Amino acid sequence: MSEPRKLEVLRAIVEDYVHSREPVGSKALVERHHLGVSSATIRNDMAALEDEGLIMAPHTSAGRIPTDKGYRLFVDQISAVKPLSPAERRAIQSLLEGSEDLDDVLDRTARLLSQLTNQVAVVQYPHLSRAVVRHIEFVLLAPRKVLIVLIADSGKVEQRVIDAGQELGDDALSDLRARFLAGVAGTPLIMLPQHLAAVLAGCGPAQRPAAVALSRALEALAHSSREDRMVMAGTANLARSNVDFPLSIGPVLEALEEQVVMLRLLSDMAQDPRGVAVSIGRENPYDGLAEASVVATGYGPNASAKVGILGPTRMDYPTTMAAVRAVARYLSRILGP
Amino acid sequence: MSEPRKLEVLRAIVEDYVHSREPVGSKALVERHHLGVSSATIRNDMAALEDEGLIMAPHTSAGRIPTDKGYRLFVDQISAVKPLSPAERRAIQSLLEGSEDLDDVLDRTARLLSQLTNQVAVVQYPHLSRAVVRHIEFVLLAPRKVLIVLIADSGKVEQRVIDAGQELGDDALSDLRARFLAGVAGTPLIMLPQHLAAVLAGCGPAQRPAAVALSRALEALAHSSREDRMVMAGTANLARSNVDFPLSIGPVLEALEEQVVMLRLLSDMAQDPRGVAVSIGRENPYDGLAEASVVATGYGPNASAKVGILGPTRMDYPTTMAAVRAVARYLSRILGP
DNA sequence: TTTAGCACTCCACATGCCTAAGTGCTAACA
DNA sequence: TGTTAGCACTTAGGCATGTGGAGTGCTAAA
Repeated sequence: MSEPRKLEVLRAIVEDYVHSREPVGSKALVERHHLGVSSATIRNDMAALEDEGLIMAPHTSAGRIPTDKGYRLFVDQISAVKPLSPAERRAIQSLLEGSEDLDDVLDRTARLLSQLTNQVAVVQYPHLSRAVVRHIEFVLLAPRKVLIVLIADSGKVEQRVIDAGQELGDDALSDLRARFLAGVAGTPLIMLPQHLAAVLAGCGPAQRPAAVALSRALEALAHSSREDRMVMAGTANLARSNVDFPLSIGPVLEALEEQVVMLRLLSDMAQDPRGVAVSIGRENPYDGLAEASVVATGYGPNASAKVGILGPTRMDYPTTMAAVRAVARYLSRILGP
Repeated sequence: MSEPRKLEVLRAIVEDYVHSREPVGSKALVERHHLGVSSATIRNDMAALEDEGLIMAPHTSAGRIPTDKGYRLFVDQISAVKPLSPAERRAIQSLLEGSEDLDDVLDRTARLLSQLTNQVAVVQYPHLSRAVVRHIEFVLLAPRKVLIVLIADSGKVEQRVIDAGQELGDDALSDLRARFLAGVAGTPLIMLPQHLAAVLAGCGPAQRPAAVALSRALEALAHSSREDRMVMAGTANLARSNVDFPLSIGPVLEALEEQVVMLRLLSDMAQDPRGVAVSIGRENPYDGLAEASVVATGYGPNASAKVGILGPTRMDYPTTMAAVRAVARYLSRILGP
């Protein structure tokens, strides 16, 4: 029994199953692929693959389907990333070109990726770490309520309303604004805490509570804020493939809505050497995604923010991986300097 | 055959069907509700109701289910809006109190409403019309690319990146900023166009192209921008009730993702005198929602922006309407002055 | 106008049967 | 030792058939 042929058989099973949605038997296999041996031989190979836990039979006399482990092996060793079709390249280019602000770019990206892959697309908001503070603005909404706006040169705008901790007049707030602005304009967001401390030190005790509150809020804005949000598109694709999620797509939708879960999942995925990370079925830490796979990769500076798709374990990995990778590249280019 | 009893029968059918998910027959009806007459009498009433198109039988020997028209009559004339339970009131109050910026408020609102009703919740971004310009900011991203930020005193922040139409230095942009700021600060957003025209008139020809571009962008920001976005939560509730959407929830998800469709739908819904609008089944202009109902109402100034839920036609209208109305009220209060 | 009774209809479910697909095993073969 | 052919065996799934129950419409009587 030859090892290379066994892998070839696994590959054929994965490809056929992805294509037909039905367990694939030994006879069909030798017909569709010219493997040069008889079905009996294939049966032996299949038995071996089953012993290794790479494929399984839903019931006694059905064909075989790949297990999570089988998909993993397929993704890691057998499959070659398919190049995108020219039409797809064009679609990527044209759809992302006309966009305006960041929200718009991410929104379009998600839609595009979901169309390209026929799966659910998710795009995390990019990280700010390298950006520089361009401007800050305080707006008095009520005697104690202040709207804080932080503008970074990356084109990113963050805002929050806070309780100032003390009554403030317009004048006092203007003064604070001037101080803060002078102290932090041009500062990289990572360095913000230090500069804020300096500003704080220079404040008189009368404004102390407000200054502290503002400082904290700014720090929070710069640090986390929007990085823990994401954009989503193509959930309807889940329903279309209700054959793929026999139980129910409910748990999957729940996972998608719990952005915390998804973001955690995305950042925990180890980066694959080929640039695209894949998490298959029960490899996912979340139970609701036991029959789903996630294909994701980083984009932007440090590839720190993630873009990816979620679909049934039975998906066309090579094509999907190619699409995710290509979209991430375009996205990096557009958001880049 | 008494007219009041017929309505009573319709009400009983709607309530039982909503509760049990199964066609309701004459015998079960007289058992569950003490109507004081026999099942045969009820059968006569039912036949009449069916003639009027208010109920229908899925097949010859099944019970009856309400038609869209039946639900409509139920909602308009029979049902009384149920008061919320104290626990629900508390949930609304506590969940919305801790929130910070607008995005956060809307996000929480959607989640809350979806939990309260077990349906999909949608919340449109509020309109700006009454708000006043608090501040504007121009940030030079590249020689011709300018990030524009518009801050309104409602706590709303809008942003966009535009092509300035000419090369600009930092100084030139600062100058423009000062001019614009002086010209429009404190202006209600509705009045913005007039004030912008005045600013434009005062600009020298050298900055003309950029000034025009900026003016246009500001106007656009103030006018439409985010009002055509919405927040959504609870899509997983669709899957849970997959019994309710026998065909597939695909079309429904599609409609939800096409925000344009949903927003159009929401704004087209006539305001009910009781303060909550309901659109039932095929009354919806969108085919994918033929088996869905939308319950929505306005909030904020003029009740111009909408908040509502989407669910199967077979839903508990009284309770749902109460929840939507209550949430809208709280929302108005929080966003109000 | 309401009621009781009855024949009728149709769905849902269970049963049994049959076929197609596919397997595992054994024995022969190169 | 690896490959092949053949065969008995297993199972899902389609199909026809039968049955019980729920619910209706109609008629005639109260």
